[in-house]
Amino acid sequence: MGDRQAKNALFDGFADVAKALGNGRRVELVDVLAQGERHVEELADEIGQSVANTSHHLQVLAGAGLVVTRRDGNRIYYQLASGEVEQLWTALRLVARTHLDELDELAADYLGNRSRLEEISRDELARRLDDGTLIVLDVRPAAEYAAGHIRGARSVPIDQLSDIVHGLPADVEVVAYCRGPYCVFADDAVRLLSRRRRNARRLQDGFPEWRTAQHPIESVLAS
Amino acid sequence: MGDRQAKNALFDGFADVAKALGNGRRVELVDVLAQGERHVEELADEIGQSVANTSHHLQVLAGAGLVVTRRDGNRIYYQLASGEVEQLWTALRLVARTHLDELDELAADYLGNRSRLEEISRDELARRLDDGTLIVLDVRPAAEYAAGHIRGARSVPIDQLSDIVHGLPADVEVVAYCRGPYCVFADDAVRLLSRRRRNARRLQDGFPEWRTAQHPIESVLAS
DNA sequence: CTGCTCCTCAAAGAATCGCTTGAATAGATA
DNA sequence: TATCTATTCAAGCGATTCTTTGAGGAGCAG
Repeated sequence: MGDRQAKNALFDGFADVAKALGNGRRVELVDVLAQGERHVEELADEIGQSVANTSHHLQVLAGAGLVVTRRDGNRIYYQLASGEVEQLWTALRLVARTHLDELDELAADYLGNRSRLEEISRDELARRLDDGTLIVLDVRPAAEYAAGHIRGARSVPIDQLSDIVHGLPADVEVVAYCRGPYCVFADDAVRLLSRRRRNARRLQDGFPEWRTAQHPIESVLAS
Repeated sequence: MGDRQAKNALFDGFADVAKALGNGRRVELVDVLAQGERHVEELADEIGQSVANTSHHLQVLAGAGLVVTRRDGNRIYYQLASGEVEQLWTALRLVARTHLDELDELAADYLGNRSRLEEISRDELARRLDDGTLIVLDVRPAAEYAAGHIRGARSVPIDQLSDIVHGLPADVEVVAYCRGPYCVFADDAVRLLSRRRRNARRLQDGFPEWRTAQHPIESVLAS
């Protein structure tokens, strides 16, 4: 008991989990999977990698116990192993943001200037969800909406938004949400809506954080 | 905004933090530093590595923003950058334990059989701290006791315990604590005390968790 | 069965990481 | 100023890791 070799092996075990998150593409996979289960081809598309490489990254995540699989026909669906994995991703994000000097810069490069984007807090949205005074738009890909969304939200993937803007009542406030604090879909939606003279705000963070806060959700039932 | 290259760079930034924890020796360093600040030579000794190699690992941790330094005379003291880093380590530990199949095995190899070690919860210890019905022993190295310990605890580094057992009142319960759930010092202490017919228990987890739970602590004031 | 789709596996080159060694640096001391 | 100590830097190797390519299963449809 307590010898150096066994101690090394134990802490190498912890390090193996961290290593699984030690690649940007895998972190992206975790961020996407925090929205709900997806199959390999979709995931490959999301992270801009080949299917083979994406599969390989998913094997690494599975090897560290971060994701689990389910087969449906000849599709294999991946999802996060548990809420604890989501917490780990949240903790990682928080540390990176607080302590990694370059991160603000990288985030600004990717997200652009957010200073003119208004945000609505989870609590305020939760209070006004049934008011009828606002419309909630889920601007993530349809598969993520299907896997789970804010109660009463309407699915409008970001690339379809401009087609339906004219159909939105002009006098109602619009709230857009997406994957989380480092997702651009809701930003793009608010910018587009603002250009069209709509009163639009972005929900604080994204869907996973809303779910974690125990606010009401619903999902499209599997057939 | 939102292009693939910037997105890669951003998520690579998150991955950099995870990479810093992607080595068992660095995880050990974080575990030790969660107890309080230490200098390089002590740390090298703790993780069983050369001073140069330890320094290198500390640079990696510092580069990811996980640790910060302070100079005092010609010593440089390292400490965790914040409580958020501790939370990240806790989240990592939790995921590894829940989802990595081999981890239980590795932990058993290092910790030995804990089934006969009795534990006392933080809450119970907190309630009885001023009772006078128990003695609390901090069996970590003296430097960690100095950096902070449970209020009223007595410092007895594990390798000095056998020398002082006979001085402990025979009719009082003893509680030993150390660094956390994967630390053997308190286990060894309880085993040794039990062999000497003392009524001894191990505190649930360790000092960092006690501190996080906002229970009373104190530290040896620096001169 | 055969063909098809989706996904995984295996191999290989390029890049990165980890540990060791020996030299260099910064600050303290005198 | 020179000297001492604690720490970091730099170079080099062996071992991993990442990505691409092409081949190899598993399940479904006909």
